[in-house]
Amino acid sequence: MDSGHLIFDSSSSHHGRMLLLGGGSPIFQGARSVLGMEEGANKRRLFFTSPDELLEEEYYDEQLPEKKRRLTPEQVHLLERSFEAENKLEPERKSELARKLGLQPRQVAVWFQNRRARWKTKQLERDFDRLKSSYDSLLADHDSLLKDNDRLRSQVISLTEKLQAKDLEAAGAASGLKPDDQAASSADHAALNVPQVKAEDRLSTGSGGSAVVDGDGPPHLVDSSGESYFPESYHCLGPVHGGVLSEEDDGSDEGCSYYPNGMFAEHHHPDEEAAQLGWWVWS
DNA sequence: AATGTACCACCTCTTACCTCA
DNA sequence: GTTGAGGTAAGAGGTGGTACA
Repeated sequence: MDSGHLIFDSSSSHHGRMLLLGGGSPIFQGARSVLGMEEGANKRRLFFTSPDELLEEEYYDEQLPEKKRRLTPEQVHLLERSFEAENKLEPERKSELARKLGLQPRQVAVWFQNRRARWKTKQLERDFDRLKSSYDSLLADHDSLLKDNDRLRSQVISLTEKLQAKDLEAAGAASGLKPDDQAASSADHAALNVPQVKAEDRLSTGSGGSAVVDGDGPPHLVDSSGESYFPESYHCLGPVHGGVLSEEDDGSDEGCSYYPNGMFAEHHHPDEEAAQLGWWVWS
């Protein structure tokens, strides 16, 4: 595989320049590139100076072939329509478009290239906005869950204290001890190293596998065996293949969402939210 | 079958210049 | 008149695919 083909440009040889022509490079016609921008700083490129000029057919006929021009609204309109139908350009379609528009096939190819780049930029912006709103929504959910967790936690503590007080009361009544003795009994209990049942343990006892959210630190789910559902840390690994922004992973367009309807096939995960979250991988 | 070469299409980044506020 | 931001046509250099010797 080569990376472009060296062709000596005799017209600019005094600059010691070599034209590096890839497959889609400017047509070499033994003269200064028709579409090139190598005219030199002393040569002004002609652009339209008024909207009327854009529509003047004569304008084009009068221009020297090497002048770069803006495309007319009509040309752009047809190119846009063609782009909407199919963003890739087969050689036949390129030639046909070039013929219809009175452009060089290379110009049509360049226009499509630039158009794809512009579309991709816009799509990246759209994807970013979508991911950001998804993130904001998840963040709000997370905050809300933390608040719920705090509220439930204090409820559990309060109820447990009440329960313990009742237990003591019942135990005291059964043994005929006076309330003062009950405190001493409780202290004895501690001295004998009898395990006190924690509120959380009461709550989870017999609930095999029920998850308890630990309010400290990052979201951390714990099952009955004490194993965390989520590991200590998680980090972004970048785009997941087949995900929303995965085009760059293999250099192909597969799995990308840059392009609309068919030619810009969107390959969304059945669960789009999950697919978006694919950016964030717990490991 | 494996390899090198030529060619092509495409991509990203950059440049030069226009347009307009 | 000047200036800076944004848009756009095209160049530059790179990659991957394909055909062919």
